[in-house]
Amino acid sequence: MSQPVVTRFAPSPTGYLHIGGARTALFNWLYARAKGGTFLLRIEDTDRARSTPEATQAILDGLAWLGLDHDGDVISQFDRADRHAEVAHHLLAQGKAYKCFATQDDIAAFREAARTEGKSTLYRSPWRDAGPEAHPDAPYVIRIKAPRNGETVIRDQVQGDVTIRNDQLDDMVLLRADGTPVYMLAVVVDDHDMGVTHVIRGDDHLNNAARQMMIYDAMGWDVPVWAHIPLIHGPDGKKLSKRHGALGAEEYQKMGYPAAGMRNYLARLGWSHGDDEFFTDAQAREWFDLDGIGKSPARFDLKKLEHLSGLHIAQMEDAALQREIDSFLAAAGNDPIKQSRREGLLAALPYVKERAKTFPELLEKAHFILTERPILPDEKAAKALDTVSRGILKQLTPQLQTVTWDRDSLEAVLNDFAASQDTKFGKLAGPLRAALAGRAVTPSVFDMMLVLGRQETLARLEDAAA
RNA sequence: GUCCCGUUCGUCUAUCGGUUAGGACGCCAGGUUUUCAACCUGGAAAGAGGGGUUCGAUUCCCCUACGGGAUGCCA
Repeated sequence: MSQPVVTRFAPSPTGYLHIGGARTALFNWLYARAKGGTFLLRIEDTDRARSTPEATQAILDGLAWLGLDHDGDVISQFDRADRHAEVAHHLLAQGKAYKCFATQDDIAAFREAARTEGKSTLYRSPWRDAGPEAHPDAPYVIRIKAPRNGETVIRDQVQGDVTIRNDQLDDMVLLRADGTPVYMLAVVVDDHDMGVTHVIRGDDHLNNAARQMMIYDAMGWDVPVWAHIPLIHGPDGKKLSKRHGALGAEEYQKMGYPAAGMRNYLARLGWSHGDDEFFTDAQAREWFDLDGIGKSPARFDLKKLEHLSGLHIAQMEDAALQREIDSFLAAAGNDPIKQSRREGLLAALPYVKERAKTFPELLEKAHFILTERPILPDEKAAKALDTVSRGILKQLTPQLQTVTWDRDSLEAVLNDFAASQDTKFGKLAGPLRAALAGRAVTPSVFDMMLVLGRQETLARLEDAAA
């Protein structure tokens, strides 16, 4: 109980950080950080055909974007193959594993027959009890001697106690004929060697836990705490796949969702803390625990992600927000914000950030600030002139209509605006003041100026700013 | 085929035997409104089905249905 928590995220490098994997990583990270523990990262790259440095980098990038920092070095499972083999041979020497000379054809034929007869397809190797004297000079795999009686209880923090009869377990392969370790062996050895105390992973591994426990038992190792979390499904309830749209975490980055919003949404998906929907990282770390995780798969809902993202953008500190916008632009492969516009954007952020759900939307709303000067009237602006209500002119107090649009009159108007804080116009004082300084203007102010002063207004403001 | 897991509004969920079954997203209506958005108010919307246990079940047990997973010399 007092043992420090060690969690880990162990993705296989398949090209990108899967959104489901991102959530698994988040849970492990959250738990470790919540408990003052350690969060390790291991790349399961034993499948050489599918593992590439690029894919590993993509995972690292995805985690970095989400701010899920790991402790210690990244561990390559492939690099530990010798250690895995060592354990397999140790088990062999202990008589807890055995050499099996059955060929894959033999096994395939057996399974085929078993299936047609409607019998169990679990393979029972005839070599389990054969002595060394019976061993042919042929390639073999090392299989573990699975218990055939009794049952294995997986004490899972999410799923509860799951009991599986041992006769449902087969003598799984530990080491392939070519001497390479099999995944099931590698995870157990790695988790043990890394000192992992809590295994938080997708519930597609729930059954595997029973198999892996055989190895823990055979080696006399302590079994970690299990927490098998439900997978994320697509909007249609089916397993998340390509046809549901974006699968990789980096795609969400490119769509312009803030990392904090993504973390919030992903955490909330399948985990809850009462009625709390919108929370900060600090709160998540404080609240997160395994018992808040639900047992049923959750569907991915973009609308809710957007909503949460909007809330996070709105409450983000301006400088930090601008930094994240910069990295968003870089990730999306867009042009960076022009140096001459950066200061203006920063000044505008307080006014536009409350109205955007994503970065592209925010940038769109800040278009007036970001666009190069001088601003040429375009079709869109012309159209705005036509559609804007004429009533606004009457509403905008008499003094507005007498404004000569020099700096002093504008100041006077602004002061009036500022005085009427309870009106919509009062709220515009800030942005207008920024506009006067040639910096921040919100789209609505932009529109308003078009109405009030037509093109000339802009020109004069430009002059005033210059 | 065998084994394991799951099932509360459309979606994410709260509830840990007794509630008018709560919240959030989305949706609809109204308000505010120069556009969009934001915001405010209100509304529709749920315990898969069937048996038990119990004074009382969304909650505990069983069956069925549906969904998911495992059953590899993939990870």
